[in-house]
Amino acid sequence: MSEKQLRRSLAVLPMSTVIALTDLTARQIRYYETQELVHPKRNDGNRRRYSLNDVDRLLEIKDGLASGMDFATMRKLTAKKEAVAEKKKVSDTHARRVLEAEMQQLAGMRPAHPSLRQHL
Amino acid sequence: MSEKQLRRSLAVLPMSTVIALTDLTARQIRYYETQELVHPKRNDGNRRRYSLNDVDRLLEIKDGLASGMDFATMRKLTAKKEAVAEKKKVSDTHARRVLEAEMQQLAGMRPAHPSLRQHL
DNA sequence: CGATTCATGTCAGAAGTTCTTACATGTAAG
DNA sequence: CTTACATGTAAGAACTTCTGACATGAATCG
Repeated sequence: MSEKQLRRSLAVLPMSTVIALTDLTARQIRYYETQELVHPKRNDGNRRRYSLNDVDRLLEIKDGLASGMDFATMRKLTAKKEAVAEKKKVSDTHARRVLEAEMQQLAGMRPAHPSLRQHL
Repeated sequence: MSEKQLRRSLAVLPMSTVIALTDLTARQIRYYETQELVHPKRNDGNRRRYSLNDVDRLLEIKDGLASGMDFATMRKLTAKKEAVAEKKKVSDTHARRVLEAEMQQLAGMRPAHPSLRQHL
């Protein structure tokens, strides 16, 4: 996984932030989860934590609903997207190895850690 | 400001996430704020919200402390970095205008929105 | 040495946020 | 009209964060 993709898939955002970024209500966001359209992580205290990818998906859901699509259809679209992403991931093995080697170098070159900038 | 910079400067992360990303304690993070080394935003309920840039800075502070630097010195370094960023920002007026238009779109101003993917 | 400063730990009480569950409701479909 | 869907709302519990205060080990200073 590229650093960029890693950054986008980190589950770091609380509900309130997601509400602010999507203009959806908490009720809607949780309902879409029961419909298997998003899968936020949980922290130790059982609070949901969303990634930027999740926010993205929520915006797509919002669009889909606005244009009359139903949840079953969107579930399929989402599944397809994830399949494509998975394929890409597999075919990216080489690039990933190179990148991971570079990251290890960065992590090991200094006694203290490199700035997050290079990774997130 | 590029979209990337915008993404990095969005104040979206709660304290618990910052603790997880930096391995600092809440006490340390708040103390560095009293030392004017980070300036998180606040949400409506007065809770701190950090950006990725803030997380970055906190990691730099951690490095600095580990290598014996004092807060006064780090404040100066930070100030210099911000000055450089500001200069860049000013020269980026056009890109900024375009981006701000996109942000307004994201904020829900219009009927059809682009995926967040393109912006964050 | 004793006093002071620094960076951090810890605790307490208040306030904000999120969780789950349950019931309510408007609209579209049958 | 009845059902299903998508969302609103409320309540109580639990989690998280806030500020302020006091404690402490290490370093520095007089």
